[in-house]
Formats: sequence, C-alpha cells, structure tokens
Amino acid sequence: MASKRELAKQYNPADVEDRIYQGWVENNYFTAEPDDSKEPFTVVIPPPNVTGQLHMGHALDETLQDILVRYKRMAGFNALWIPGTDHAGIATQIKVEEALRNEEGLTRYDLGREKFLDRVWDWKNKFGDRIINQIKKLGCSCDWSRERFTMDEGCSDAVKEVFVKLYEKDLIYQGNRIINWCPHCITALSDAEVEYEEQDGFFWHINYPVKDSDEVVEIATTRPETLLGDTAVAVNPDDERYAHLVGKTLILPLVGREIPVIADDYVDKEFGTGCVKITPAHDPNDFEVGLRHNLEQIKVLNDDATVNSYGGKYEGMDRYEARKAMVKDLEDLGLLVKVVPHKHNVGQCYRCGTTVEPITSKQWFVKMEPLAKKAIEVVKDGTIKFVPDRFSKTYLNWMENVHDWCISRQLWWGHRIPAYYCECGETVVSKEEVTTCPKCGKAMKQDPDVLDTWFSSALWPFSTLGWPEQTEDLKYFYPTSVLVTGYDIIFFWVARMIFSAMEHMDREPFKHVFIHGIVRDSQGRKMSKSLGNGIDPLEVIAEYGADALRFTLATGNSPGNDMRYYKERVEASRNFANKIWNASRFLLMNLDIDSVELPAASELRCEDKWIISSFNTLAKEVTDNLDKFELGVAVSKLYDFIWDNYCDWYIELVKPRLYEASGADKVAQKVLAYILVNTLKLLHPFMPFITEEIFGYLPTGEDSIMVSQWPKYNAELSFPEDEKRMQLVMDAIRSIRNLRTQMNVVPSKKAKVIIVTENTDLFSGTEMFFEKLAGASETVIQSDKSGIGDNAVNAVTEGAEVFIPLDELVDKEKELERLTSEQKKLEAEIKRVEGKLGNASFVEKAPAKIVEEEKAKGEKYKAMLEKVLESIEKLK
RNA sequence: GGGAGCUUAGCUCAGCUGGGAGAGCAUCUGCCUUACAAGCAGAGGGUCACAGGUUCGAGCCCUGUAGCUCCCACCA
Repeated sequence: MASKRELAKQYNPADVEDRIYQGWVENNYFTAEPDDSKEPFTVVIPPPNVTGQLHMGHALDETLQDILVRYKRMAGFNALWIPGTDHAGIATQIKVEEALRNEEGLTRYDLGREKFLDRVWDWKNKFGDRIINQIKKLGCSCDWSRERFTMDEGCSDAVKEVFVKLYEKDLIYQGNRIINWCPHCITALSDAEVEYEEQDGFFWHINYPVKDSDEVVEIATTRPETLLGDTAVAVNPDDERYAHLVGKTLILPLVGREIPVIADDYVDKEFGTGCVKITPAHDPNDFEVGLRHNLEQIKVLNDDATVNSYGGKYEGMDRYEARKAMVKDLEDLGLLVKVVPHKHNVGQCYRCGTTVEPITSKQWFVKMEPLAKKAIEVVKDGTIKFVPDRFSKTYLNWMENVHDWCISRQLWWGHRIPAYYCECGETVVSKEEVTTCPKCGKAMKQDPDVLDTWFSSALWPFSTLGWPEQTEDLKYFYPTSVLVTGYDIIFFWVARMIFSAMEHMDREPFKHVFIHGIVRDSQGRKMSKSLGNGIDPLEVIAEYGADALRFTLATGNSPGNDMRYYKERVEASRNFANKIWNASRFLLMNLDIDSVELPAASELRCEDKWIISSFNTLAKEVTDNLDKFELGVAVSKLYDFIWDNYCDWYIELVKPRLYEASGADKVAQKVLAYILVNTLKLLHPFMPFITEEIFGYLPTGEDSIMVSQWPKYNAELSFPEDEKRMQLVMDAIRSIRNLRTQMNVVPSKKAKVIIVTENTDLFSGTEMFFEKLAGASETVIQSDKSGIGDNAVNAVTEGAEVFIPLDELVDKEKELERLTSEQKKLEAEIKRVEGKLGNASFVEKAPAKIVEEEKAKGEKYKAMLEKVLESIEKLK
C-alpha cells in the first residue's frame, strides 16, 4: 500500500469532485437508519423551491448544514440530513403561467384547473432534479434515499391531518375579514407575505358636502379611488372643531350616497385634517371602525383591482386610472381642495411586487393566539435556542404580536383545502373526499382554494419523518437537532414550524436555530435578478472548486451577519486548497511507510512534539468552536495551523531528516503523515472533496475520510515544554532572517550564526534549522560572547542573543539605528510593565496568574534590554 | 412609533467568559530555495466612530451622541 506517488503540481477540483461524490453515494455513506446504540443528529434542509436554481443564499445555507452534519457524523453521531424541495405555490404557478403565456399565448383559465395542474407537474418533473443536482455539486451529504417534496403523498397527508385537527379544535376557521390581496397573483396573502416600501405619494384633500347645509368636511386621503366604498366619515370624539357634525349626514362626492359622520377614538386629531373617510371594505383600520359602528362594507374593486359595478361611471377602470379620473372630476366639481406630497408605506406582494390591496374577503384563517402561547414558552425557557441569541428577541416580538394567519390562496398549485360545501349550507372538513352531503344527500363541492405554501413547510421537521404515522424514524430522529436558515425567513417558516410542532408533536421541532445572514455582492447590495448582480455558485464551483466556495462561505463570517462575496476571497480559498494539495504532494514524494501511526514518545524529537502538541490543542479548539456554532473561528484556526505551523515551519524543519544520506527518517515521516491525516479530518467538514482525495493516497487503512473518526484531544499528546522550546528556536530564526533583510544580505550569501544563550541545552541539536531556515553557513551555540568579532550584527530574543559576523557588510550607522530602535521598544515595554506592577491595586486585585505573567515579562525585557545596551556600547 | 445590528489597517471582515490589536486582499522590498510563484522570506499601515462611566485593567461591560443598515408596526 505504501508507495511514493506523484501528484499533479496543481490541484484540479474538476478532476475529482464528481468522482468522489459518486463514491460516497455508492457506498451509502449519506444514509442513516435508526440505531439505538448511537445518538442521532438530525437536520432537515430548508426545502428550496422545486423549480428554483441554486443561488448564493442556498450555497451558504447548505454549506453550513453540511459542515455540521459531516462533523457530527465523524464525531460518532448517527447523522441524518433530510433533503427535499418545496412546491412553492405562488412562485411556481407564476413561472408556469409565464411560460404558458410566452410559449402558447394561453392563460391558466384557458386550460382549466386539471390541465393546468398537469402542466405544473410536468414542469416540476422537468426541473425538480435541477436544484437537487446543484446541491450535490456543493458536496452536501444528504440522505438522498429520503428525499421529500412538500406535495408528495406523505406531506399531503400530514397537511390534511393538521387542517382537520385544527379545524376540529376550532383553531382553523373561515371568515369574512380584511386581508391583503394581490391583484396580479389574484390571491389573498398573509401579513408576512407583504413587504412595505416607502413611496412618494400624495394627500388629496377633498371636501365632502354636509347634507342640507353649505358646510363641507375636508378629508385627506392617499387613495382617493376608495371613496367609492366610503360608508362614513369619522372624527375624534374630543375634537371640538367637528363635535357639531357628529351624527350629521354627508353627501359622498361623485357617488351621491349619504354617509354619516361618526366619532371614533381611532382618529388622530393632529393628523391630516382630523377627518377620516371610512372605507371598511378596503382598509384594515376602517374595517375595525366599521365593525364598531355597524357600517356597511362596500367592496368596490374586482379581483384584478379594476373598479366593479359599484363604481358607476368608473366601472372597469384600473384602480390607478380610476384614481386619476376621479381626482380630475373632483377638481372640476371644485371639491378638490389641494394635493400635498406625502411619503407613505405601500404594501407589496413579496412574489411579484405588485401593490397589494386590502380587501374584505372570505378566507380560511389559523387562530394564532392559543398556538403562539406554547411557541413563546419553548423559546423563553431555552428548549429552543437561537444562535445568535439576539434572534430570539426578533422571534418573540413577532410571536407575541402575531395576528391570525390567512392560509387560503386563490391558486391552483398547492394543497387543496379539505373542505366540502353543499348548497344546503353544510360544510364538511375531512381528510377523505366527501361527495355527498351528510345532511341532504346532495353533491358536495370541494373548496377551490389551496393552502399557503408555508402551511406545509411548517410541518417539514416531522412530516419528512413520516408523521402522522408513528414511524421508527420519527421516534428515533425527532426532534431534529439544529435548523440552519437565514434571518429572512424566521417569520415565514421558523416561527410556524415551532408552533406547529408544539401543537402536533407536543415537542420542539429542533433544539437550535442557527441563523445566518445573506450573501451580498461586493458592493454590499442584495443579489437580485433585476440588478443582475447575482453570482452563480455553479460557475464559481466550475472555476475554483466546491471546496473553495465552501471555505469562502464559512470563513470570515459570524453567525447572523451578512457577508459580501468577493472573487478575491474565493481565490484565496482556492490557493489554500492548493497549498494543502502541495503539502500532501511533498509528503507523498517522501513517504515510505505502510501505516499512519504515531511513533513512541521516546523517538520523537522536539519539533515533532511541538507540532503534535499544537495539533492536539487545535483539535480541542476546533471541536469546541464547532459545538458552539463558531464555524468561522474554527476554520480560520485550521487555515493558520496548516499554512503556518505545518507547511511553513514543520515541513521545513524536518526536510533535513528526510534527505539524510542514510535514508529518510521514518519518525519524521510518521509524524508528517499523522498530522496531515488528522488535520485533514478536522478540515473535512469544510472542504470535503480535497480532503477525501488526499486521504485516498495516504496509507491509513481506512476507506473514506468522511466516515473516519473525528480526532479527539489526548492529554498524553500535550508537550508544553517542547512547544515553548520550539517557540524560542523559531524566534531566533525569525530574528536572524530579520537581521539579514535589514542588513541587505542577499539570500544567496550564507553567513555564520552564533547563538549565545545561557541554556545551551535548549538549542543544542537545532543547528541544522538555522542552516536550512536562516541562511546560516555554520551555527555555533555557546554560552558566552567569546570569539565574536567586532563587526557582527546581533539581535536579542527571549531565549538567546544571535550574532551574525558580517565583517565588511556591517554598516555601523545603520546597525546603531536599528539597535536604538530595539532599545526604545524594550524601554517602552518595561515602562508599561513597571507602571502596572507599581500600581498597588493591580498587584492586589488582579489574579495572581496575571501578576506573575507581568513580572516575568518585566524580567525578560530587562534582560533583553541589557544585552541591547551592551551591543550599542560596543558599537560606539 | 418599537426593536435589532454595524462603525477595528487602503478594502472586506474576524476578535470566544475584559488581561500586551488579528487575517485575507491590496501596497512596498528581496527571492523561480528540487511540495507549492495559486509560492517563500521580510516590511509598512490602526486614538478599535465619538463622549462619559464601571474596573487594578475596556475593542469587549454600562449610559449617552452621531452616521449607516435591517426588521416590525403603521396615522387616513
């Protein structure tokens, strides 16, 4: 098995990724089955839109999940990541309708419900795999044998079960209430599906004449067209200006209908004119006022926001045309007082951006208050923890003020509401189809509407595990461990999963909610189709590799915060992958061992113990960071360890041992391999492909890194003394490199190095390091300064004083300048330390450990300063 | 109106429970040293937004101010 193998000079991800992924799948490494001997770790994917395409947001979300899942799997958990897609009601239906219009010039009504749905299913079958395949490109270790779809049989069954259950408990009801209506999608929306944007608009001040009087009442409105549906004008009961009008009748301009003046606290005296036109059918506040005063609701708009038959001459006009026409007519009648520019928030459909119209409509609602109660508790008592914690506040604030949830949609694509009506007035809600009325025996018709997409995704954590059946999967894998998602869908999805799970499972759906931000472009703008600034993750993968993209998305980003996408960052990640590749390449060129195991401690040299001990600490820290969801911190520690400690120092330190004439040192080989293999394991969750590829070349005796064991901290592998000693040696090497640069010694010129140290034992045996890493032609370690000529430059480090006799090369002025600057630095440090130690309260109150450390530093700096001063003296 | 976040090197961002300011990129210098020029060795660069406070000690905790961003609610 052991063999020297030559790898390509550069890592080419495209050559390995698909092959490796295929291998994982074929070996069933992603699948998980209930196993009582192991602890489960369950994650459900936030199901992407079945007809969508992978974007950076998905890439980030999926990467974070895969990191957690792969880590836990290696750490011995029975890790299950359930994948799937969402039918995404409106979004998908819009897409298919668009295609239908563009390709065939047809609308869904032309086809009819059944044929249209066939088309959507065709579409789903055509594109449903696309995003799944894209997710695979990222390297995600989902259990594909469990892939689900929110409209598959099981999920549909769960939806019906929930609907019926909630209906029977009176937690779902049908009501005629004011809802948000999208005139483009022709459907009701929930509050969460409306986005508000501040727009420049106007206040139209309009006079409403008082009946049988010369008086007028001036109202101000931002939507003059709703005048057609006015059924009152309201004033504040305490407003003395209008007290005499309360109870009087007004003549509604343009319409001629008589409407009363009413008094209601809702009216703000200070705002506008203090008189408010009341349109109960087209404004949520007016709706409430209308209920209090028993006002008629007059709906004046059709479903597409054109004026309906109540509009008289304006009938058929679009709402904005009607507005224009009515303003003109009011002006002609002399009833338009003025038009004042006014900024106000306008609600828009989150799918199509059309301005929504508040409209009274008969819809289905979920009664939220009883459900919210448990959902609040479970977050407040810490059963569910948000990471970072601040989002629990966002969540609680929403949940505590939540309104009833409008769940019916006037669409065709989705879960059809399991309610059946008879013309006799009977309504039956049932999981099974009801064809005849139990009361009168006549035929029943099913409600034509479908449910909000989020109604089914709210059940995702348990519907994917088989609920409402009490499956083994459900018993074993539920509740899930962590939900990873963006802060932008806390209300849409997270909140609804929580109350749904509490109601139907009587248990939390997940223990942690790991929230991330969104990926923005390099200018900090949201990536969007309209801006055309989106970056396609697949193109990035094709150019730099999935590992580079994953690494980029996991680095330099803290939980809950947005991040910017920079090409340069992916390049840096790609370079890191290449660095690992080349370190491995080097190793394989020099590897002559059959297995990866650590040599006995007695065989280890100081540098070996240093890297082993450092790795041991790294393993502990990375594990801790992952457990705390500090993925960015974990990955940057790995980066530093691999690049700095392993590549730049350890490999260079052991090279002489590998090139010995008597043959390559086996101990060095073993340590090199041991550290590489185990570091790759720690890195695997972040960069699964390259770590697996390299793992395959190493004589580990294991089949795959992804099912190998996660490295654990081992107290026996901690060598603090060797770590300290190597620090001193590396310090000395650095200071020599520094000296040479500052003295302009060309790299090709080797120079003698003299190390003067009180502790020669510490440095003995390190001569070759100086020769290899610091350009030393010869290294002398001694305890005094004998034999050092006058023309030597020197530097003081913590453990030693290093000298380079440079004879003709020494520029005395320059050397003096350099030493003086050293002197100043040290003096400043000593001053700082002495200031602290001279402070009685510091010595008294600070922890003893800190005080001791400061004292030690003081001693150290003083010793160093003394030596620097000596050198200065000698130069003069 | 309510809430949250951000402000740290030229740029983008880390910085865990308070104990001598970090990375990547960019810049400058020198190196094609047989794993890697997608590299190596070195260098420069920061009143941690501002003002107070707590503390022996504050980038970190508290209060306030300013600027930017986001979310929620919404007065017609």
